[in-house]
Amino acid sequence: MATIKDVAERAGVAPSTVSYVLSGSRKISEATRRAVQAAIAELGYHPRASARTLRSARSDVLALAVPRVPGEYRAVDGRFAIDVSDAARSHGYDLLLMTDVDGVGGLRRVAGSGLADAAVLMAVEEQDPRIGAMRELGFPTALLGRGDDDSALPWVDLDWEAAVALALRETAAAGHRHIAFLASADHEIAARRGYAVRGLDGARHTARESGADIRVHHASGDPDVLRRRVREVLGARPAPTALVVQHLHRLPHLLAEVATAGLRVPEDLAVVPVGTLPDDLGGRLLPRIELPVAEMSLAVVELAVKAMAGAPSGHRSQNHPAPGLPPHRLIAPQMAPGATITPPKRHL
Amino acid sequence: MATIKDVAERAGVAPSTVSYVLSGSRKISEATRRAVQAAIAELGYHPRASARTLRSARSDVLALAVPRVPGEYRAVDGRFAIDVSDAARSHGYDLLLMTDVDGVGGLRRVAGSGLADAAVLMAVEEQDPRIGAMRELGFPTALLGRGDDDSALPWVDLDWEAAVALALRETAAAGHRHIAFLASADHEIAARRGYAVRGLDGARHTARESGADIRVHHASGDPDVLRRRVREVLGARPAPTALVVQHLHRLPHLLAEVATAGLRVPEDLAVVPVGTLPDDLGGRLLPRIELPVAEMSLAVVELAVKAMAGAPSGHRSQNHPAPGLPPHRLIAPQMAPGATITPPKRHL
DNA sequence: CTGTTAGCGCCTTCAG
DNA sequence: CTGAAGGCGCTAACAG
Repeated sequence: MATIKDVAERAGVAPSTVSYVLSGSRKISEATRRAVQAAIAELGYHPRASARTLRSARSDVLALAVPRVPGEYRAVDGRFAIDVSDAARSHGYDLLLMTDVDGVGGLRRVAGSGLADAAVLMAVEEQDPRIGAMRELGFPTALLGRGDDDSALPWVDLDWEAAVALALRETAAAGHRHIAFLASADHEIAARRGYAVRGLDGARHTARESGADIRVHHASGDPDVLRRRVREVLGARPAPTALVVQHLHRLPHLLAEVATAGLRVPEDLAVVPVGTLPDDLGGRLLPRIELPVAEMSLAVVELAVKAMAGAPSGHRSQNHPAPGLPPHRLIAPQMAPGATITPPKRHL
Repeated sequence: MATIKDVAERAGVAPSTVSYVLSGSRKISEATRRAVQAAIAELGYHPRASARTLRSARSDVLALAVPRVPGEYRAVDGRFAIDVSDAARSHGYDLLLMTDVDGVGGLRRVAGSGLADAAVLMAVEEQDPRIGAMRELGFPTALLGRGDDDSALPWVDLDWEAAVALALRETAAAGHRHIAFLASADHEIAARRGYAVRGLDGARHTARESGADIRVHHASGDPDVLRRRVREVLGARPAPTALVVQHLHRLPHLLAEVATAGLRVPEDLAVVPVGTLPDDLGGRLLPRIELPVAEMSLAVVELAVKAMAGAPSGHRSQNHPAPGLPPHRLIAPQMAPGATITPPKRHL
């Protein structure tokens, strides 16, 4: 492994000169620069990241904490991992994936060892212990998914309230008068997850403001319970002509259940999912609101990078603990282009 | 940020003693050890990864190169990213995600800078330029997906030939006499991708050996072409009673097409996908052969770690360029438990 | 415009 | 059983 010294020798200059050629932080004569560049190329020299990091106290690495439930895998996590990595690279950072089941352990290690300069926390729950830990460490952190607003950490999220409201309004605008909304699952609502609570809020106020008959139903984590509820929803009279769905975990099962009930989509029942993964149509070109994964990833990396500015070197900034609220980015929902909501049949 | 020196001072010992307590590479008296441990806890000391790496030339980081097609996302990539991260942690390594579109650039950077000790390359294509680059660098590398066998790099893969053969045999054993096999897409076969070629081989020899009438069809990357072919397959006479599918990219679309043709699954047509993601049923509990993601991830990390043994420090081992073939792991396929293949209806 | 030097934090010989 | 010292590779302050 060639070092900066080898390069210097070969180019007949001092090591620091090589360093300056690399960093450009000093004027270097054209001749010297070329000699150095040549030596670098010939030796295949690459600066050692560890030496740079030791000296500069910056690793140029971001940690992404992926929440894990043992034995479970959520497609959205993998998707975000890739997109956040892209976003990080576009800001000059590499991405370290933290998939520990026990969320704080790995983060502590990575933060404490200086392996990463900042962290992105995915799918934050209310009262997430990782938030407190990161704040305590004074480690620059941004949240993917709105946490407790008191967390005072920067966050980015889709505006779930607006998303559900938009889906319902568009459905009503397509002419539907009897609309069912399938919210998040009981346990998510009980845990007061942000998207769950806000989605419900969006549905409730749209129900009041729109002229349509909007019925709100909770989903369930139990497949059998969910199936039963879906049957009830579909069997209600007057029958809904449209189904707006926030609980996507088993969307394909839900569609199968709809088919079993003898209903065709979208002729008999318009189905409008909210928060799908981009381009993941589950086999159908449904009118939908997609989770803006790329946009969220870019935004959260930007917030994480900015969070570093406040906490340089020892990342323990006594400076700006909270000049007001932390920065955040609430992303406005959009109907995915291409698909439109089929109006209800005139006569039942 | 506390250093080893601070700890030493607080514990009233020399810095080296602290180091020895940490590494355990020397006998330390119980009293001293406890004093040191206490100081460590009180100061919240964490060794700096960069300093360790600089000294030891080991970063304890693995790089995972995820292949990218701009603007496309394959669910399997995210899934492997998470599982490889888990596997890496279980071996004491952190995982760095490399998602550069231009595969070799990022790898060169990470290898050259010593950011990672070894690399795992996902979804290798024949003639993958990354393979040559890694070999040239002498960088310890393992492949996820069998590359060119001449690549002389360790690899792990599902035995696709056996997988397709198994799916077809089981389907025949369930009583099906007219079976259609939907292979990989034209372009994958033309590119001689390992899984595509080997899947075809498995289908061909099973077609010869089994008593059933097995027709092999290629899929297509073009949705319209694919739809047309599927219609042809389903419309052939005598009509197939079972469809074994290796081309999973649009499995939901395919199922929708089957439904459009008026065929119920599995009563009219048994569908048996090969190489699905674990627990990703696309809404159906189909009999299937899953891609053993966890097992493959564990195996590939083990191979990457072993590859390091041959190439310590400067990772340019003149030693074992190829003592025979590189180590590898060809994983035997298994039918996923729980679902059985529905026999064909007796009379058409 | 370029060279010399000290030190980032850690580990590991070597000396006591 | 413990301490002192050097160096991993790089950069930035300090000379020239």
